[in-house]
Amino acid sequence: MDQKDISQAVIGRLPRYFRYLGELKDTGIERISSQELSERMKVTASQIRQDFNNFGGFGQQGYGYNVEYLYNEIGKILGLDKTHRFVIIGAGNLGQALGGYINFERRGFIFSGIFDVNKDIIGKDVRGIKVRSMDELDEFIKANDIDIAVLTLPKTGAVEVAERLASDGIKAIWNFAHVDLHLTNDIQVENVHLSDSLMKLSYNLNRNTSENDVF
Amino acid sequence: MDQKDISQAVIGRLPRYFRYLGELKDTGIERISSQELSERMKVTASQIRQDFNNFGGFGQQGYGYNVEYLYNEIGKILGLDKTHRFVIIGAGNLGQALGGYINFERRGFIFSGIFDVNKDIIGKDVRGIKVRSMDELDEFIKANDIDIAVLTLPKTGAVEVAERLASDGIKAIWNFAHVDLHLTNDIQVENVHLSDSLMKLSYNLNRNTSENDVF
DNA sequence: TAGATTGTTAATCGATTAACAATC
DNA sequence: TAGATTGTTAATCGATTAACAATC
Repeated sequence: MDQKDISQAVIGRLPRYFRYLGELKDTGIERISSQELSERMKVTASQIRQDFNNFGGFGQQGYGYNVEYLYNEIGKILGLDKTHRFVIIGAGNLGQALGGYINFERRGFIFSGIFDVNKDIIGKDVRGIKVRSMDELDEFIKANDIDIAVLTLPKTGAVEVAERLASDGIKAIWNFAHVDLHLTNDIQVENVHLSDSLMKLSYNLNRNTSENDVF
Repeated sequence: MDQKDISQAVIGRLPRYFRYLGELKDTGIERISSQELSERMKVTASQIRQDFNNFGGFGQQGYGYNVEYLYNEIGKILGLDKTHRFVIIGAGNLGQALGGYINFERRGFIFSGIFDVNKDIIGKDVRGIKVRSMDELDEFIKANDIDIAVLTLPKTGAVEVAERLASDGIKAIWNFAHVDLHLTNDIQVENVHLSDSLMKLSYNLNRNTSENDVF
């Protein structure tokens, strides 16, 4: 349970394993070898075995891996067996899009509140939840056992809001604002810088590199 | 101009350099040393110099780097001095959010069309552009010099659409659908798997790792 | 048991950091 | 010129791949 120091490179691959295993499971496939999985996923079998062995042995020599078992185990490692309540801060298009994305619920992420400063948006309904005023934020976080805050607001407000959230005791921030947040290490930050991603695409498009990442 | 084989790790850092340099420029700072920049960005000065030197020398010994010059050069490397026309496929919340994001235009990415299969959405206006039927897609791509397609549709349709786009001659796909696209190497694919990102956050949140990535 | 495939150690590769000579 | 700081080579570190003994 308390495996230490797994590299972020490994963690970053877990969701993709989880996705492939879920698909295999849905197709009714019961067992798979690292070799077979490596062909489907276009990674080396060696990497697959190394990755899984960071968390202890999930397989069986001579047999391979049981798909459903492995799927569940990776889900647990990712914390998907637990429930996480999140709020969205910034009810613009992106905030509303994320609030509306029902698949998060399936993984245990519960959309619990959405906030904005704009009076025209406050009171509007996003998948059954009314947009609240930012004035209610701190109290709401504390009263509703919120783990995760999703920042979908302009970068000008993001740093200040992140600090408020920190003092409200939030555990993790999913940051879509185009700014780096520097918080204490007990608050996890995951950045999604969409324009960075687009620039990367732009680079590769212009160079037309032939060696490109498979996933 | 034809620097070869720059690693994706380096490319992935360029947009962040670009952002910091843009901010420095806007604050009126004219020169910066790798040391100073490294402190602001929380990376090593050595990495900064190595990264820049992949593209030739942008600095001057004893002086450092000229902020505006470096900013412009990195912009050029990323292809931001060129214009790229893009279409969005899937006019749901996320598609509309990306269509509405005007900052892309500032970097040369021109929102040129948006498509959907849903009759209730077709004809709707997204930042001055009417949602078109998917029936018009192929002709539109060919007739309007479209470089990039943004896939914001359910994964069930994504693979098929990607293949259509490939035969229409698209150069790059920014893929938000939760599926891996396997296309020929002359088409660049950049994936933004939001749920993967959220799962990564979930892992780190549950482990509360102390060593976390700074950006 | 024999065959298959994992778990794990060892080898390789690539990326990051350190060091310093070149030079502005 | 002396000081500062790059550009670049060398050293280190970490991640990936290969190999194979363990074992189901």
